[in-house]
Amino acid sequence: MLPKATRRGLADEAADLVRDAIFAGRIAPGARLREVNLAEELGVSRGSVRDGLAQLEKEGLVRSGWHRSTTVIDVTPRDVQEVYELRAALDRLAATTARRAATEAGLDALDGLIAGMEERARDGASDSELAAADLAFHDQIYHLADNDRLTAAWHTIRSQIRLFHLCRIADAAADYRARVVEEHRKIVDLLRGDDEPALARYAQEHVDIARRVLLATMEEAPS
Amino acid sequence: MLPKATRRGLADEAADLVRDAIFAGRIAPGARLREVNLAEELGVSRGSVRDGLAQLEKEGLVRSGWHRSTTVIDVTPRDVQEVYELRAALDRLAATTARRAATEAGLDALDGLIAGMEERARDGASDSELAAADLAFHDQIYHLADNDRLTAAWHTIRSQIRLFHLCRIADAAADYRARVVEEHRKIVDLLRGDDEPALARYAQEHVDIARRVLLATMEEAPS
DNA sequence: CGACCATCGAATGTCAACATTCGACATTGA
DNA sequence: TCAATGTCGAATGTTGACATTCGATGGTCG
Repeated sequence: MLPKATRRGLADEAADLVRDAIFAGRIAPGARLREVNLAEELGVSRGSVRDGLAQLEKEGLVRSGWHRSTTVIDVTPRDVQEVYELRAALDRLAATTARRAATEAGLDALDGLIAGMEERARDGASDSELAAADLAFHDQIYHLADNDRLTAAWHTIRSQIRLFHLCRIADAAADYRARVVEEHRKIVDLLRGDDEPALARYAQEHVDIARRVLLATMEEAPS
Repeated sequence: MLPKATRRGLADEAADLVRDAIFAGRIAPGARLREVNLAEELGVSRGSVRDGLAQLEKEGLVRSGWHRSTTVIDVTPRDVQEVYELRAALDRLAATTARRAATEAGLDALDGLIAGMEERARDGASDSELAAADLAFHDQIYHLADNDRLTAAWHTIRSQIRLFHLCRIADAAADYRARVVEEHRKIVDLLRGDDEPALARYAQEHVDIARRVLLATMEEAPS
């Protein structure tokens, strides 16, 4: 499968740039994004910046109102609760649908992703890399489910989840590193099996575990 | 509670106008929406139309690509399958969350909505009115769940569901009219009860029934 | 006769200037 | 001193003109 090579506009480019800046920590949660500033900084027109910010709003990374600056979302316990509750429902549907529709090649791809994940966990890759591998694994499950609307819903919270990962504290990361491979391997096992209720249950539990760990770190160190 | 009196821009206005035109049947599924035409017809600039169409795309009512006209979505069996599968998962989460968080006043509001629904079903209101009452009922459940991300996900398929309703054939409408009150009343009963698994199951079943009826009418008369 | 390619028209992407609106600061009065 | 209000600056909403791209049409070559 070749990379998409899809023709994109400046708006998408601007959205990518701003998104990366947020994930790199160069733009903090809660910061205000002024269209004029970004337009000048990125070297594109305000219209393009505007469209790009609209895309980021679709991803839930920023919020905006009438004649009010768009701001990067805050990361509060409530936000985490909301996103992970929704994610549990989506992951459950994605997993059960993928189990019925998946081909052998598709499941093998999941094995490959887990292998890469294991390698990174052992070699001491950065937390960010590990989190990216985690997301890539779930991306593949959504891809196997082959439901455009479901994938779109996933994309409306995917970026927020990635942002949450940036707030993880060190000890939580160690805990995460110890479990991540095992948990994902269990998902693949269930995808290959016949017990759909068990798969549905575990897909939700996988998310619930992540939610609880994340909320615990936030209460310990409320930044 | 006063009406919001929220200040809106021309883009939102344009989005509302186009959305209504689609629901009124003045713009058919699959039709191409040219920015220049709409701008002239609505008396606003192309930029505003552009933003409005972006909003409709967020609702899944239209699709667009790079340098390609945005088009109203088609209603194929696959679209129905995708949307209703996702809706089942969302409704399940909304119902179970609402059961835990709902106040007595909130549940009473549901009773009121059902009463209005029953009245309309008896007095021979139009299918469109009945469908609107149906959506209003589920809107209230999402409101009770009090999860902004979940509500946002609901809004990305709500308009599509309304569009699907327009394709319903007469005999399916009769069937729908006979069951609609009973089914929704059962949901409220379960919301007031203690059996969460039963509520989760029935919230999904309620959607599955609608999906099957709709798909059956589409196979009989594939427009 | 079929397939490939250049050309053209129409529609979208981009831009910079103008109009409108919000939030904050200073001012005034009790 | 505090609260209400008028004023001002800065940022967003809106607009029309310009640049770019897609799809079709027609022609040419194998």
